[in-house]
Amino acid sequence: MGMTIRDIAREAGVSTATVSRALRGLPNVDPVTRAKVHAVAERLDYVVSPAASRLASGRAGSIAVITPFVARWYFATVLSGVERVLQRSDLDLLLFSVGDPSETHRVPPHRKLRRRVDAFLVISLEAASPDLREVFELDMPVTLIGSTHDGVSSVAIDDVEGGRAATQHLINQGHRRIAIISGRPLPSPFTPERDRYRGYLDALHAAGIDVEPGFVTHGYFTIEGGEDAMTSLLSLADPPTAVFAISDEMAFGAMRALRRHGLQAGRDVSIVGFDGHDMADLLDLTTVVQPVEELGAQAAQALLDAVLDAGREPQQVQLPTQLVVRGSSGDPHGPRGGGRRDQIETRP
Amino acid sequence: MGMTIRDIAREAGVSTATVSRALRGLPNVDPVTRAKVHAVAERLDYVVSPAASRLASGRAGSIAVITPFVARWYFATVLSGVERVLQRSDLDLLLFSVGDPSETHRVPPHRKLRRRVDAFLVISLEAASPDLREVFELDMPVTLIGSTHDGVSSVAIDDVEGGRAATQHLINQGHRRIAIISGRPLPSPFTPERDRYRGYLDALHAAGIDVEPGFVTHGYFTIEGGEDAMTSLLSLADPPTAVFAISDEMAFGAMRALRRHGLQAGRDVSIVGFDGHDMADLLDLTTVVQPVEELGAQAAQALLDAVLDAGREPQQVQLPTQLVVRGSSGDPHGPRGGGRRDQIETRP
DNA sequence: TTGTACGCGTTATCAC
DNA sequence: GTGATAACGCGTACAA
Repeated sequence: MGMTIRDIAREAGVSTATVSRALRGLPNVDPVTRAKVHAVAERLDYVVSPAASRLASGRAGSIAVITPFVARWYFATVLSGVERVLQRSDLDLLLFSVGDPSETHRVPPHRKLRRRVDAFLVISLEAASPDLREVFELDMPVTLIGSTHDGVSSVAIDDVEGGRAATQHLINQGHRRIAIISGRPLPSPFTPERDRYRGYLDALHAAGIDVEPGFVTHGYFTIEGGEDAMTSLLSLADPPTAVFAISDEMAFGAMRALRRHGLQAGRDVSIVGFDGHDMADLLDLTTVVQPVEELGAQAAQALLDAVLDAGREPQQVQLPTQLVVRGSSGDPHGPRGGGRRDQIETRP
Repeated sequence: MGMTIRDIAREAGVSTATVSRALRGLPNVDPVTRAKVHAVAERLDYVVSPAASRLASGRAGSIAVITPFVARWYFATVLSGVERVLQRSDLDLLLFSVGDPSETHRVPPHRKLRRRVDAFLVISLEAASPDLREVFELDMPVTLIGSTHDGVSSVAIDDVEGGRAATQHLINQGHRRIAIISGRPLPSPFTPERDRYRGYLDALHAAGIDVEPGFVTHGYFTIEGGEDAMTSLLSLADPPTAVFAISDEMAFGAMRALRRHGLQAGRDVSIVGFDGHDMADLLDLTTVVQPVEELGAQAAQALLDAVLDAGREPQQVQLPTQLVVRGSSGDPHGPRGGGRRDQIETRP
């Protein structure tokens, strides 16, 4: 209680400077001295005051995680990976949601976080957004998760390849009328949706299939949005026989739309999702699995490195994805749930 | 950049003390002076150094959220509510996962968070756990979410009533052979699972139904656990006709077990879950919905009040739950998803 | 390897 | 209502 570094110094018979050095593991300390200091600190249950330490050192001692959502599966899972890594560091994890961009009265991240953090971890935000521009201008280490931007570190997947693999799988199943449920109306500056869409186009072109404009729909990454998109596809004069939803949640919505029309995914219309959501297995959804928690973990590690190693070059890491085939894309009479997994690994 | 309160003071022609008072909205400041200070601070884009402020004031300026999981639906949703409220305060949200208790090498929360936070928000942890005991001993404001403990503030639901409502619904449907999938083998010190189980017992007793020991199973709150529990129930000589799973995720697992046996929830076996998980609607699961995000929001607000108002009495808030009836508990041919909702509101 | 002493930027306590 | 100024507890040259 109310203990300071001086109490430890006195008790250990050394100076405060030595205590500081010993406790932080700096090199120039006699092992014996270090042990004694540690023993005293332990015995008195001493912990340094982060405020004083930060003030004196000039470091904030924490990193901010900026995310548009905290409760959605993808974001929560990324956050989980980040937390796991940061837990073992001595940096605090400050959670900062930028929430609904339409919300007024909100303080922009750069204003609220200035002088407060040492680095930023940004989950799935468009690097072009005004808020992020100002974060970049703080010129502190930044690592993007799930999206990329020139000159900025990032940990992401190969979205083009993922979109291509999903679409190619449907083509392999014999489909030629393949729709897509993307995020927002294109063109979007948001790399994942743009890239998955490009993968879709690439696969169709390679197979000599013309893209039908009415087959390009948008579900805004929500279950309801996916449901609406599927509903509108079903109302077409000549509906698609297969649908690639660029997120699992939209695929879930699409499956619900099918059920509402008395149809069944895999039998009447094939569905492929994207993410590897926990519930995909349960709903028997074929999907492009990405290592979501690992994205968060590696990004956190990269950021830790950048904080220690100021001036290191930005790294753009890409993690592999994997197509996991389930009942929603044909073969509805085969083994169910967790059954066959014709895994197609995409390149790292 | 590198700007201090002195720069603002000089530029505004006042003392640093006045700048400090003006910027923090303290009462004894002339409105004109305050306006001038604010204008200067705004113009120079000045933000106070939290480290210096915290050192001088003795306040940590942040609250810790302690949670066993960050990616699971319930926890992520609670966290979302917490974040929403804290965003508008000037306290930082420090995320701290206590993760797998079996994990070694982990620093206990009270050690890592001492002198670092002003208060604790604890999501669904047993107040009896050793880690929490030590947090209590720090004697700072603590608010429990989803569980209760004597003498500690909490925001939770009436779990007994929720369990009773779920079971009563199955009884009303004509079932008499009703099993339960609880969390861990009883007796558990964890209030929610203990109370939901008690509600189950209460409903059965009130209906004059004897509890069959073999019908009390455990799914450890996971999908797989729920699946295993259901599988073992199905292997009974005389299986139940209805099952109450005390979490939606275990109910999902139970539904999968049914499918694997060629059975269907709502037609062959009735299932009722607990939580109001996003996917419950999609999977047509009858469930006891609890206001999860609101739990987090109200707990955060209560904690903010406690931080400002030291010495206020602990409050135990209870939020209402609602039974939402869907296809998994009979009437499988009625309207699907979002269809009829025989809502039974339980007492706040 | 260790000690001394200054400074980090703000808040709070006094006077005025 | 406002201004000096002494803490707040630690990191870090610099000296020894």
